[in-house]
Amino acid sequence: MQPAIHHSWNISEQEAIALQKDLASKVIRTDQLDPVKLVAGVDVAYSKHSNTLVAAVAVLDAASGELLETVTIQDQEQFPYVPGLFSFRELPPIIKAFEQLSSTPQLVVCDGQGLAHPRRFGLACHLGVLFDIPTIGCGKSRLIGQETEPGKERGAMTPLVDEDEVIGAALRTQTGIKPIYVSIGHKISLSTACQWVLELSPNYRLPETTRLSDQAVRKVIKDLEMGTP
DNA sequence: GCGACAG
DNA sequence: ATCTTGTCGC
Repeated sequence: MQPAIHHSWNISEQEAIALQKDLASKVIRTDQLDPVKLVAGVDVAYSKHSNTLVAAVAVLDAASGELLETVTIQDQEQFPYVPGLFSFRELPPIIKAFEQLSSTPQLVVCDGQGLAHPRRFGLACHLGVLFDIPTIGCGKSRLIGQETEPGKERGAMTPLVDEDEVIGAALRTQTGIKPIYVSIGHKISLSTACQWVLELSPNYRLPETTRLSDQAVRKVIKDLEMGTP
C-alpha cells in the first residue's frame, strides 16, 4: 500500500500542531467502508537495546480471524513522544511497514486514539487520512475527555465526552477487565467501530489484530537483544 | 500555579 | 513505551 497524501515529518512541534489542525478537516466520521474481508492491526514499540522503533502490521481474515500476513520494520526515532503529537513519532515506521504490505485491508485497528484527541486528530485519524482507509482508534488509557464507568459486563459502554462533544466510548471488551477507549479514526462511525472492536476481542482486552501485531513487535525486539539477525 | 498527559 | 519490587484493591 502507498499513502494517498504525503507531508514532511521533519518539523517542529508548532508545525506539527498546525498540520494536525489542517488535516483534521479531512477526517470522515461516518461509515464509508467497503465490505471488510481483511482487518489489519498496527503496533509500535521501542527497543532500548538497539535504540530504534519497531513497527508491525498484522493482517487477519475478518471472518475467521486467521493470520494472513505480518510485516515488521525497524526505524530510527524521528520525533520524541509528546502527548498530543504521538503520531509524529509512530507513523513514520508504520507507514514503512504498510508500504511493505502485499495485501490490502479494508479496516485498520490502531493502538492509539482517533478523534479522542485535543485537536480531534489522534494517530488513528492521521493514519486513516494519509492512506484514505477506514481506521479505528483503540487506547488502553485516556488522553482527554471524561466518562462514567461502563457496566461490568463485556459489551457495556459509556460515552467519552470532551467539551460537550462525544469523542469516543469507554468499552468493556472483557467482563471484569478495565475498559478500553474506542474512537473514530477515519471513514467509520463510533457505533460501527465499537461493533468491530467487540467482534475482534472475543478473548482479550484488546482486539486480536493489535495483540498479534504486538506479538510480532516483541519477537523482533527479543531477537535484537539476542543478537539474532 | 498545579495536575494531567495515547505510547 | 521500557525497567522492576513491593503494595494495594477486589
